Amino acid sequence: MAEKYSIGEFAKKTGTTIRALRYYDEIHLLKPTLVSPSGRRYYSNNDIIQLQKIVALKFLGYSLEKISEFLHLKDWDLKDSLAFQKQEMMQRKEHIERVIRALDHALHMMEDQGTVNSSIFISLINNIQMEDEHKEWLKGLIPENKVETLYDISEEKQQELNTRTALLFTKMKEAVGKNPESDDVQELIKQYMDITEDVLGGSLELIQDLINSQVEIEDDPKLFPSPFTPEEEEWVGKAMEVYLIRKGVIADGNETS
Amino acid sequence: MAEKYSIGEFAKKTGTTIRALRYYDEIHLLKPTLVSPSGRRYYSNNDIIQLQKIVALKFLGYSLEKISEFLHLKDWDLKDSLAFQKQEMMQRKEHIERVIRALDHALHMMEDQGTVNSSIFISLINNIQMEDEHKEWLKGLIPENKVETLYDISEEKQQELNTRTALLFTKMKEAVGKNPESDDVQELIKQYMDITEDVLGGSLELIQDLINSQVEIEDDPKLFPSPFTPEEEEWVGKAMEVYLIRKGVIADGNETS
DNA sequence: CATAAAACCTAACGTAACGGGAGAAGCAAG
DNA sequence: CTTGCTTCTCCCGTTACGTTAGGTTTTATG
Repeated sequence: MAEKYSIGEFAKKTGTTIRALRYYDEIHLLKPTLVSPSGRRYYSNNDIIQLQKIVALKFLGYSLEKISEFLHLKDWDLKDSLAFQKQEMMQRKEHIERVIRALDHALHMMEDQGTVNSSIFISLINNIQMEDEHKEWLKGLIPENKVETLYDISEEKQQELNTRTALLFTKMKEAVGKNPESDDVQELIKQYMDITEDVLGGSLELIQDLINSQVEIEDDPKLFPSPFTPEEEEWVGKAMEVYLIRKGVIADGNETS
Repeated sequence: MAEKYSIGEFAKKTGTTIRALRYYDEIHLLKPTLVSPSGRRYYSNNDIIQLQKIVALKFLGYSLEKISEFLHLKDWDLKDSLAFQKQEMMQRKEHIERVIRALDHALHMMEDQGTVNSSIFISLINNIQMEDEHKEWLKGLIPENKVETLYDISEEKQQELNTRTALLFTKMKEAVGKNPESDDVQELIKQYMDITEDVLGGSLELIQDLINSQVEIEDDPKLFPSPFTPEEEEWVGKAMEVYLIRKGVIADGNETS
């Protein structure tokens, strides 16, 4: 009943380590019942109970400091604290889920294409990481409900879009330097527009709205890291211009008035 | 194009902190393009790209050391690493989900009963924390498929069982010291047996098997922290004995042969 | 051009919860 | 008495920075 355990026995019995027990002693979280004149620690059955409390609260995600408070105040008014702790854990869970989603997208892309340009990879990850911020940003440009419908598409669809976009960007990067007016370059641009239309659900007004406000996007690398280098971007810009002029969406700056 | 940013500008542009940038410099993760004679750091657009890679990989859960390797080896054979990372993250997610489940049970109990004895609380948490270990342990006693059916019950049912058990244990703790043969004590024991039967699905053989092997349980506090103190446990043992004798399940040690 | 204000620098300690090692001392058995 | 096991007390290392402290440089302004 009044058993005494050396620190080694106690550690084995409770599944902790000697070092942890000494640490708990040091921070006054769990002191051994008895310390011999030579400094050896001896624990009792009572200490087992205390340690179990510590282990349980640690499992729930509390810091040793918080646990110290709980055990010392002896008040056990966990209720509020538990609810708070749950909120915390839910947030962590959401974060991890987002990370997993990003990893899934990346893996899907890799499987589909073997290897991937790092800049494209980065901007894909960023899209997921910054999803909420992007939404907020978009809400400053177009009505809120439209933003929600934009983002309300299935995971598979998103993966497919991302993979298609990545593949296309890869091709575009390879084509940099070619004549922007050539047929194959214009075909790439067309594919890009197709994807964009697909995303926006074919509503051309949105495209127009976005194009008009696009001036601001470029130089906010923390919100929108570009998958293209400045040179690439310039080239893409030219090709895009040609495309839009041919489509008659914008005016030809070279035409004689 | 060949813009130079002071560390402050750069931090703002990229959404990091000055301290972090200095740290990245220190660990050779991201060195500024230019350092003035007086020691001031100046970053270029190229550094923005590098930093974005770092941020993206950090989001995916990699340590700065790993990131350093990736960026230095320039190999970008992420594929395997991504899959591994996903496994890691899935594990973390599972862990967190278990914690949340434990928190839910605890909260449910608190709501139902206002306050709860700490020992009971601990053993509830432990039940969830050690679920897998308990399963393994049980599989050493009864057939594996029976173990699985035992644990294959809905979350609500489990919460209800836990809450009922907790309430019952509380009452039992209050009754400690009373005559084990009295009607109200025996009623408590009966309720306990009802719950046990409920859990085991009424299969009495299992109960018998478990009772026979129960000798081992008691002194493994790391696997089964008891919600009762030794004295309480002894009292419960007596009451249980009376109950089982009256039921005729075990023999009366006092009866004259 | 002088000075004040803003930005920047290095150096160093603090964080959470121990892990691990060095070197010394206690303790039971042969 | 010696051997071998256990335990003891320092003390450094871990991660990714945050946070002073105290000094220098750059920029803005009068």
